[in-house]
Amino acid sequence: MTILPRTFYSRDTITVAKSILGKKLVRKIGNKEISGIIIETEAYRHKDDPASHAFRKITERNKVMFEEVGKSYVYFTYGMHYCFNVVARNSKFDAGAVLIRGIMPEKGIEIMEKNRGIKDIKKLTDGPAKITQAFGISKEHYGVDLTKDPKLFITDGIKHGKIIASPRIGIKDATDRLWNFKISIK
DNA sequence: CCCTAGATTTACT
DNA sequence: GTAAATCTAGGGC
Repeated sequence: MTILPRTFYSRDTITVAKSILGKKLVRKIGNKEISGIIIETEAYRHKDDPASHAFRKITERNKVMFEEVGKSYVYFTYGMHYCFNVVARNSKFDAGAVLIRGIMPEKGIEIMEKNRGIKDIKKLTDGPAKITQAFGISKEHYGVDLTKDPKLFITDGIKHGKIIASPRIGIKDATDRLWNFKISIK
């Protein structure tokens, strides 16, 4: 297995959102490992993207979107949930991130079931806030470098077929952009 | 299957 | 004050 290098993330946010499909997210907790294949993502960019947290200006919450690519952007929303993103952009933009929206569990399924409090594998990691729960990701992982951190990183994964593009979920602006990407796993 | 309400931090039309 | 890159439980069909 190979950890994705910084250069992987220094391309256009849309390109990275598509390229990261089929890759593997790995989380180590003590001597246990949780991992899964990324099967759905969304791209959020900068000045050209009214739906992005970074659209208006830099704030305490979104500042990592302006920092080095390959870091994690974890944000808290709806008063209850964390969502996990990877900072990615090319030199044309000052900010950008890819939201990890769907994962197919591989290892550590028992731990995920415990973290989520349910047994239904289909509902384990089929939403952004479900992933952070299952993987034990929260505020303490804000700004973590995913190319270097021993407990949270992304490696190369599997081959897959065609990518399905759709409007992004849960936003009201810029719904004409097909910046939600997913692959189907049999 | 579908729909609705409620959980309650953060940022600002 | 209120809307937000969400999820769950509970009720109806």
